[in-house]
Amino acid sequence: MSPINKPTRLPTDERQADIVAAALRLARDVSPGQITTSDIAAAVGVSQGALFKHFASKDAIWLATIDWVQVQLLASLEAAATAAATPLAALGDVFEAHVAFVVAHPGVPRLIFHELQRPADSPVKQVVRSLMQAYRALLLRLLGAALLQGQVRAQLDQEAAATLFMGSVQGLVMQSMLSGQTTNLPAQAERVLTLYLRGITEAP
Amino acid sequence: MSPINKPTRLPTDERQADIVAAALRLARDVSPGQITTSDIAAAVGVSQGALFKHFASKDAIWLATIDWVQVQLLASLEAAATAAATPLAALGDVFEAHVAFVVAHPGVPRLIFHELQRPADSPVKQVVRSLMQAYRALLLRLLGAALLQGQVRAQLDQEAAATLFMGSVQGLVMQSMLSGQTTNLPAQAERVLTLYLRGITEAP
DNA sequence: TATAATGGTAAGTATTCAATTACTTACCAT
DNA sequence: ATGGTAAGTAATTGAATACTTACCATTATA
Repeated sequence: MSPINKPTRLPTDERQADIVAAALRLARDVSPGQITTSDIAAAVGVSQGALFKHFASKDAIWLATIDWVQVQLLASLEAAATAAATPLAALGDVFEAHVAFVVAHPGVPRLIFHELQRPADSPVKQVVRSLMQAYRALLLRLLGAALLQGQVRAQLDQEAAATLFMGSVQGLVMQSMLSGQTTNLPAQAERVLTLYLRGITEAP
Repeated sequence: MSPINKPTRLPTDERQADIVAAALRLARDVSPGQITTSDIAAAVGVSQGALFKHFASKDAIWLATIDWVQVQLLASLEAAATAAATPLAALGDVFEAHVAFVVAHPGVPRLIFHELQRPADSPVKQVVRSLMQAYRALLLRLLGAALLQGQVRAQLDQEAAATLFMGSVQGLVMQSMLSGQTTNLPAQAERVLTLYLRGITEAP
């Protein structure tokens, strides 16, 4: 009666994507540290041993997952930044894009918070670090452009502005992790963004 | 040659404090999830089994640890808040006190980031949540007072201002976790604080 | 169409680690 | 002195869990 044919067998690259998606999905509700290979396998719908046909180790799964996040998030942020009319508008759109990404992939904060705790030399943490650096570079680019166009104060501390920007999102995300839901995240985000922009723009 | 007599035997309350201190010390370098009871016991200087003379379970150790953090941090923030001359000065002092606390206890961010990931009903997470709520209440109190004294804009979105405040610290802490050192945290903090205050105060 | 490679399962193995157990030792009030 | 309690140790247990192995089925290709 089930017209859906069950394609139990998939080429490695597709299965890898499956596994990464399942891992990220699981991270919505549970800390990555608690997620076992059995959990991931069950979420994918294969046996536990099957995972190791596609990844050399559990760590390799998380590495691929954080890598996916990095690529997707940065692409999303870049898209938002370049589409905007002015640098200041771009900052706002990047903010929104980031929040939207978290809402669409609620496992991401858990994942990043978790991977942040690894030893400094861990490959996974390298990816997190490079993600943060690229993010910060993007912000500094926009802030610099805004400065040139006179959209922000001339004396603006751009480094601090970038830190505050990233912190604002972090604060919002942490609140949502405490409450356990992301429903009113976008609304909250807009209010915080308004306040942030007031801090960096020219006084009227 | 060592005149310090080693009191291998301690009353439970003192030993408990020892264990909590050791756990927090270990959390400076390693994620709490990776810290084993053997690690903690070794850091204290007792056998692994001895821990269970003083705590019913490993979780109870972390619960006591986060509880200690909550009490100490809130006391430190409250002290900073009440000592200041004006509400706005109080906000700045609270910011500084928080940063100073993190510098003094570098394991705290790791601990909180880790405990934040627990299931919602976990007792440990309850403590984290109550800590955050008390923190937020303190901020709203100061913001309200600042408003009454005309130190901030009358139209200020106080909820958003509180979120942004906590986010600012979070962002700073995350940066220091990525770099792995807290040396220039206070300097960075001051710059971010300046920017924050500009966002909430009356335009000149 | 035979065959090699690939993706799958089920049943292992080795290891780690929280918690327990059986026993010992220090402290302290009677 | 002495007996009870609190605090310690060393060894063990049992449950998880990452990874491996032996085997089977499907797919692709020569």
